[in-house]
Amino acid sequence: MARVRELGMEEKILDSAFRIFGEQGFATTTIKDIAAGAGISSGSIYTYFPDKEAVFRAAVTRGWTCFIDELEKIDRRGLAKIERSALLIDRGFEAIRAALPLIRGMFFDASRLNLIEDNLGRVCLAIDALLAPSEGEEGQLSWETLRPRRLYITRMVILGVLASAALAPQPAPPDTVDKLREATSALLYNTQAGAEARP
Amino acid sequence: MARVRELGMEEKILDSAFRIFGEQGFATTTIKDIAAGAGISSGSIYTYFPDKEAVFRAAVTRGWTCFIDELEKIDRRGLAKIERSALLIDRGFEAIRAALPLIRGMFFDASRLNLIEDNLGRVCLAIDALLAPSEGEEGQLSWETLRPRRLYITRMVILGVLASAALAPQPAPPDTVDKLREATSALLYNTQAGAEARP
Amino acid sequence: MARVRELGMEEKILDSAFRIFGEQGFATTTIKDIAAGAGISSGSIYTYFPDKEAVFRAAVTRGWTCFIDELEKIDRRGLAKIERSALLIDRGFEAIRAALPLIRGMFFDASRLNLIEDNLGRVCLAIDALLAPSEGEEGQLSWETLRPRRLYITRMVILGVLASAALAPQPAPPDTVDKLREATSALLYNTQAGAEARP
Amino acid sequence: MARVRELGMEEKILDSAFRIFGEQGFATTTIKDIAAGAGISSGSIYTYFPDKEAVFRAAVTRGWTCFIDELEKIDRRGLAKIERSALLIDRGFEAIRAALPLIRGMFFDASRLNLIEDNLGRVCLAIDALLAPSEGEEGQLSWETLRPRRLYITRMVILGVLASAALAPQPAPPDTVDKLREATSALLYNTQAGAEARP
DNA sequence: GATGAATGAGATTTCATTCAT
DNA sequence: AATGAATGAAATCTCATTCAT
Repeated sequence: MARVRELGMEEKILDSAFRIFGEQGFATTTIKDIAAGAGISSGSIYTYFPDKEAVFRAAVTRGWTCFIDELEKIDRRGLAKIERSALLIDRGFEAIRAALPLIRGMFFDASRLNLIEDNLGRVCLAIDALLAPSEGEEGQLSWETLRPRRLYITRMVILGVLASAALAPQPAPPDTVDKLREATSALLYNTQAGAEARP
Repeated sequence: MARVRELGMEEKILDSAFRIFGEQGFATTTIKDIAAGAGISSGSIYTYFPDKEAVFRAAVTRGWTCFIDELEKIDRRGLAKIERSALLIDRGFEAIRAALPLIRGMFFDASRLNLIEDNLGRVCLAIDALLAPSEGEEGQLSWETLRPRRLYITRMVILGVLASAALAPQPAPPDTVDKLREATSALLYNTQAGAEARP
Repeated sequence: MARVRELGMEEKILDSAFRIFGEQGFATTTIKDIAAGAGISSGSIYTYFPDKEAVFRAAVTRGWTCFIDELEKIDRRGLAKIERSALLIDRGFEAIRAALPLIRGMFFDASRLNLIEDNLGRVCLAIDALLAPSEGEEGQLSWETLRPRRLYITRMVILGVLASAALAPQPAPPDTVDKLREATSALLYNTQAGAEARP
Repeated sequence: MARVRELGMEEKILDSAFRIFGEQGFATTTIKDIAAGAGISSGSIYTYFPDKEAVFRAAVTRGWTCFIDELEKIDRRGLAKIERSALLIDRGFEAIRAALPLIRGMFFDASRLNLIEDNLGRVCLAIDALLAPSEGEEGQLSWETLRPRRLYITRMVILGVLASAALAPQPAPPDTVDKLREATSALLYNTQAGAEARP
């Protein structure tokens, strides 16, 4: 077994920041909150980051990166089409589950700091790749009929999912992500049969 | 008689608040900013509102109310089905155009103050009514096939639209709303024909 | 019967000021409070007084003047010595009863504005005259033995009475002044007989 | 190790607060004044106290505590009666001398915050014990003839002394306390002999 | 004269950041 | 490198005073 990598201080700070920014937003979160969450003193934050905004940027970026990595990992599996899409949606929403805290505090503040567009673009591409029919498959997914605006629509759907997650009641009920997943499936498969066939 | 409490003053303040909260969010916006935007002194805000949060609540509420009013006005027209749905989408997105500034600053802060769920619910109902096929019409809209989860999906789509609007680059290009409208149409009509036939 | 003099506005303001400054002190009382108590608008205060401090000065001064007038009125009666002193103490404490509200808010604030020394001096003289034995009477009151420091002690006793009144629980129980009167009598007569003989 | 929380800082703040609240009262004193008086920045006050009222409470309480400690220390000496009482009065008024600044700012504000009754009660008991004749001594002090109302009268006399001190001209002449002491002696001993025999 | 909306200086309090230890 | 006390800029909110009506 590989020894679990001792989390460096930077990681600890980002874990704390990710959680607390997610709960409270940028302005409401204090450096002291983050330091306490990381088990260090507030002054020590400045050994690792130049200022509060840098902590926020790093936390948001790490959140997106984890999310995207997860999506890209999924992409590499070769499976039968219909199973694949079901699996992929499962995995995608697992990634969302982990990112939920960030989402709450991220939309507005992160957008003002231009921390969304790039990452969102990468996610769209990853998801588009996931959902596009692979070669030789005929398109039962309504998705493929949307090609010309596909990326734009993907973005809108992703944002709908993320915003729905962000606006879930606090604390989020355990089935929050499950319901989102089902609704998304239904929207995308868009047939009664398809809607019922989701796991 | 005393200096008359200017009738438009409350409106002026809310206009200013709507715009600046939309641009900067709750915490970043200062009372002085809002006062300056309304052309009055900071102390005067407190003639009309008891505190900063009350200004925010009023601005958010007014934004949602305008939006919902617009949707409900649309609902009253009797038109042929396909024209009606096109018209309704047009009008709905016009309302979004007006509400855009609010949307930027609203997600996180408004959600923490519980200013979203109720209004969002009303919007969902209004939109659901708009998009549901009227009696005697056969359902070409994929919408009706989604019935069991319809409201949940409506909510997700609306949030997708609003979040997309909120995260548009600042200042928003003039065709922002048009593109959103098209994408939404395509997602909802969800047929190749339909996707291409949108105005 | 003389028609009751219609209280002028100035009087109304001072009544209100007397009461509210007495309850809350100078800094905590607002011009709006006083105006509301007088049934007028805050701006109108400035028709009668140049600023808040002037209202306070006038209220304090009027309070002292009423008090001293009352004491001097008492002084004019010719009565047998022992009855006279009992009566005088009664009347003196009636005057205190009316002035109670002012006393609460007056010590510190009024002292900073030098509104006490002069008035207190006049009260001391009036009380000293009241309590001094009239000619031909031998001094049973211990008072007369104190002559060299009489005024200073008078001042101290008066301040003791006023401070005791000021620090009574709020709202003052109805027997507050009665108890003060008894205690004062006992202190001044200073004999067991005397202490028990008070009404 | 961090910059060490200076041990004397709380004391410095309370010294400053004691003096300035004493001079200016609660409302007129600003946190900045106190900070400047303590030689620190205004924000640092909040390292040691949660808010302005807490500083005031602490300053008032410390003032009373010093005063009462002084009185109780006195109590422990065993001396001949007449010397003892003279000594005790001397010491009592020394304690007052140190507490003078507080007294000025304390009456109204401290009374509103209920910071007087308890402490005053303790002082009354201490003084009552001091002045009551010890066993085997016959009561030459008029004091003992006042027994039924003794505590109430003690309270009134103490307040008379404190108020007289509080209303002394600012800055207080050096013999302020001496004169008070003499007057108090005269009032309490209340005999010509006694009145003249005071040191 | 009366009104009360408008003004803006000033108070308390917070907190990102610095820096002595 | 870590600490957390100290700093001081900035924000909200109050309220004495002015002045248009």
